[in-house]
Amino acid sequence: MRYFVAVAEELHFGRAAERLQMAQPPLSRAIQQLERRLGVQLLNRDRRGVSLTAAGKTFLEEARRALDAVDAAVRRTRRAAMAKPTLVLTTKAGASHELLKRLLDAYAARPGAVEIDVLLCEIGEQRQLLLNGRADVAIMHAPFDLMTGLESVEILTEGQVAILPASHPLAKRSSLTMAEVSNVPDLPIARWPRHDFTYPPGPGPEVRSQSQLAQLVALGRTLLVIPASSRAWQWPEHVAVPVTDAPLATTLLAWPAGIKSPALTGLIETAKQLAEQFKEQVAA
Amino acid sequence: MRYFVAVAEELHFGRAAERLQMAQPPLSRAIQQLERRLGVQLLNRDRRGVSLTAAGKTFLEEARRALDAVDAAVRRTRRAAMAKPTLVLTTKAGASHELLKRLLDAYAARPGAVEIDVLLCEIGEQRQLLLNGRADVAIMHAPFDLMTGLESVEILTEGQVAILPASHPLAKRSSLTMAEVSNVPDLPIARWPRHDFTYPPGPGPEVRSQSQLAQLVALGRTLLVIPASSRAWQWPEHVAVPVTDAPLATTLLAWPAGIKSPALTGLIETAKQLAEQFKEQVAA
DNA sequence: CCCAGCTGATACCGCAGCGGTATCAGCAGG
DNA sequence: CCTGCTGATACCGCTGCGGTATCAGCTGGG
Repeated sequence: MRYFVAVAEELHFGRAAERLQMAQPPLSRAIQQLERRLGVQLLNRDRRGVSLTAAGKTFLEEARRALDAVDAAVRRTRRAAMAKPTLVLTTKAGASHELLKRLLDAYAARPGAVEIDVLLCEIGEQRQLLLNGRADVAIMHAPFDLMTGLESVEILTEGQVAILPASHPLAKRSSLTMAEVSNVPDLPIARWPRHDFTYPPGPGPEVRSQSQLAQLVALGRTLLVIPASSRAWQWPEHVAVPVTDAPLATTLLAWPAGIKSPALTGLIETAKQLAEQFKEQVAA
Repeated sequence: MRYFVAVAEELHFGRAAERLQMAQPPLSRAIQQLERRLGVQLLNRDRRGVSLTAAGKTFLEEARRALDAVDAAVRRTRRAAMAKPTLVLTTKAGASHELLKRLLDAYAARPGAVEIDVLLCEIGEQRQLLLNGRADVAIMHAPFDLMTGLESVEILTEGQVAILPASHPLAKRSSLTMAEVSNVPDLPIARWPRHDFTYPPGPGPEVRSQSQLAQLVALGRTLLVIPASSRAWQWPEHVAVPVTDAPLATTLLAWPAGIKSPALTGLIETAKQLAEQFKEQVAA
């Protein structure tokens, strides 16, 4: 399966073999054998390269899932065997600083709380980290993150703010609308890489991380719209302005469906209590 | 992993080896090697048998998940390669006859509908069938079925009825309460097997299938409480009486999280339309 | 038109690793 | 103390994986 995923991603036996640190002929044979055992043609070998059949596309998805499950099994078992149980929490670097701190503090105060390692990641990586067992639990944002295969509890629902360069005229406004922040000619929305690491076309700068984005805003090159609680990482050159009609953003605590350690149950409980506190704050 | 799951389930190397159709010594070595590679002790070998460590319990769960994922990959790929695409729908034998028929008829009327194979199963098996790729989609019942790792749409929410032997005094009533149907001395609730095939203690008869249960009701040995739409399989000797304070039962169309074939999308769409129809019926 | 260069496939080889049989070692019960 | 049960160890043979060398089909350039 690992071999097939490599070939399907590279669409080239030679490069795939290189990535797998092996020679090309055994790789070719392994894939042939896989196709024979499945009784299914996965690849079209035309002159000039390789392409996936419909069944191949299915198998690529499924194989990724299965490999993740095996990885997760190994990692979770190793971690379960450690003398000191710990919980790995992953969150987008820089997002929801205040909220994360409150969650961690409240959890640490519980009797029987275990140590929590925080694993910072880039946008959109949390789901992958949960599914392959590198993390136990994540802070994510609906409706922006894909929650498929995860369970979650809501912590906080809130409006969004636009983060603008302080020098820009829009930064002086007390509120904005989506129509006003979309299509600002001198502040085009940044472009994030797709799954295959290529970028969609468009006028905005190409970015790979939050910190790049933060710097580009400070330089007056772009703007962004994020949940209000995520603006902890504002720079001095940044100004946050509420966007009144932006979709509501919900911060969630999420974990892989069906994984329930006692430590995780405690953290979920804490998150629910925190959610109650936030709701009361809003009501008051 | 297959080896470990066998040993963990049997808690006995000899029997596990037999189940795996191999000799005991290579199995012992394979497990040792697995433990060495993981760097984790999975089993306690006491004199007199084997028991799981905490890490072993984790690995058992995770290994089952991973093996399911591999199975699912193989099966789904094989089915994706078939000339005629089909959808396998699984449902508890005898449940929601009328509703199933309406769903299938409505779907078949759609343009581009594919053939749907119906795979009947026993209570609680649907989740497993979805996760290991034997089925694509299931009809399930909240809050009775475990939905972890599945996505779903609601089709119908309804009250529950008690299925009673016609000869029993309670059968003459026009409605009942949970208090009245729990603890009827001569109609004790049937007991279903646990995951390890043992039965919980109690006075009720042991059953393994809906049809056994149906017969036991007809014989005047037990009663059961089920969603109103599931009573299609009533026998002549059965009487259905509404239970006014039973929890509402929701019939759902469910599929493995993250699996989305075009055919499945069509069926989900059909289910949503059907749900609308039911809602209107209730409103009228 | 032919050849260089790219692709993936085939031929053959050597060794690692798996599963087999035979046997051992610890322990419980008669 | 011996028997019978457990899982572990010793040793062996073969399957199968990955390696190198080479082939075969197609493409594009001179």
